[in-house]
Amino acid sequence: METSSTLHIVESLTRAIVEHRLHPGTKLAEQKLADHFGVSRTLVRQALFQLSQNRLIRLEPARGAFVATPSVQEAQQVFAVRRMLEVEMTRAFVKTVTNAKLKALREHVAQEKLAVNNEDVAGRTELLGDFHVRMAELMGNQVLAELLRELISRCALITLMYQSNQAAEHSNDEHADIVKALAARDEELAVRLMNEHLLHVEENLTFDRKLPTNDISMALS
Amino acid sequence: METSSTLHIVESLTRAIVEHRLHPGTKLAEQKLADHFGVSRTLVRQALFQLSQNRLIRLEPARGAFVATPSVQEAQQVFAVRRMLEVEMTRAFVKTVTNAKLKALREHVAQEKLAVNNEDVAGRTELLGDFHVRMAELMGNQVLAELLRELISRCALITLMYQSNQAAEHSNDEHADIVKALAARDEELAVRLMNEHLLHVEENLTFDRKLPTNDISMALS
DNA sequence: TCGACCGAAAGTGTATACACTTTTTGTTTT
DNA sequence: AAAACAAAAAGTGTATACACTTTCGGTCGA
Repeated sequence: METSSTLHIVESLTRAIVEHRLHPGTKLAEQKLADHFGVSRTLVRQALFQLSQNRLIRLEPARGAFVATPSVQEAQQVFAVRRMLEVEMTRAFVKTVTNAKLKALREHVAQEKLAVNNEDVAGRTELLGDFHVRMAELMGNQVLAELLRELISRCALITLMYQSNQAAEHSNDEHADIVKALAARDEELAVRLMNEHLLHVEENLTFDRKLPTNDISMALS
Repeated sequence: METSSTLHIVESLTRAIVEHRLHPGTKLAEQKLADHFGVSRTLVRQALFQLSQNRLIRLEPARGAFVATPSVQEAQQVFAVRRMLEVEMTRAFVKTVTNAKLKALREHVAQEKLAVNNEDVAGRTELLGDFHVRMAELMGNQVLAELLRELISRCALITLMYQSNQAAEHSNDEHADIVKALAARDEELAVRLMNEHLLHVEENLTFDRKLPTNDISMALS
């Protein structure tokens, strides 16, 4: 099961949604997607179902699939969960920190900086999110990493792409500060910085409602 | 999409797996399930896909679906995540506690006690898990509640059903103690109790490997 | 002019058909 | 008797067919 075709569709649509080439509310008709990807509706439906589990689209019975339009409340709840997880993750990270782990994080932050400076919006969105996933992976907790990835992609739908250049730079700086606190083995500082960082990102939520795009092929090409 | 048929199949299989009527490793052949539920393979495949997202089954390409056999390591990672989430959840709960919320929790604990005393194994498993979901719901964070439900059902596959009568009673007592600490608005005590409670549950993990069941109809009836 | 109704078009939901892969089983060979 | 092979059986992966629902456009009636 789960051949590479559906995976390709899922990834392609995920990128399009997260990067806001497909706006919230846009109808995703099965046959149109099937034509675009050159497969049958069967595989499209599998992909749509998977995306609905990731909360990136909403499936309405007998009406079809629509790009999700998360409510402000939901976004805040997602961020509340992230703070719970990541504050404790940071605490645990300090306790098991090694030079190799710090090196990996520093390299990641450097990559972020590059993307931010180049105003590579899609790239920086992904990298800024991946910082948090990377921390979980370095702790060796794959379950946590997957969970965070899911939550972050859910956030991205609302926030990260609307992030201004300035806000992105700010996030990058905060990541660097967190790494410094981790390097100093200063648990309380690291925890505080992580918590504040997530609050800052949340503050920058923009709830502009763009109009749905009706030309799917255009958005995906 | 997502008619009630697939939902029924998912729930039926979930119960069978969590209650260990279907043992880890058991092959779930699509046509056999389709015959049993009186539907086509299409709906069975949808259900199996959903179950694989919940980590209750494993899908192997061209080989089919098997009841999941989570590793010890994965179980420990799931519990680590639960501790992160629930410690912080407890902290936040104390800060927004009301008499109505306490009443709801006390009533839940009373229900647990009933199931434990009656040695209603399936019922107590569900109720003992739901205590944690209930807390999240009472805090008004639906995202957190859903996430916890998912993590707990993943744990149930490994641990809760193997729980001895004694361990179940112990869990129930600990829930009662946590509620008392919440009622006293004693944040540190509540947090400590929750953390210890989850560690106790984790300690009781039993990793017996039962033999796969080959008669699906028997297990589901 | 506006709203209700009707029919066609488009779209979703489920079943089935068929190609291809894996598994099983029976036979042959050493 | 055990290993290797071959053909058949069983099972999965994808496409397609068809029934049913929703949507849309136009017409009729008030």
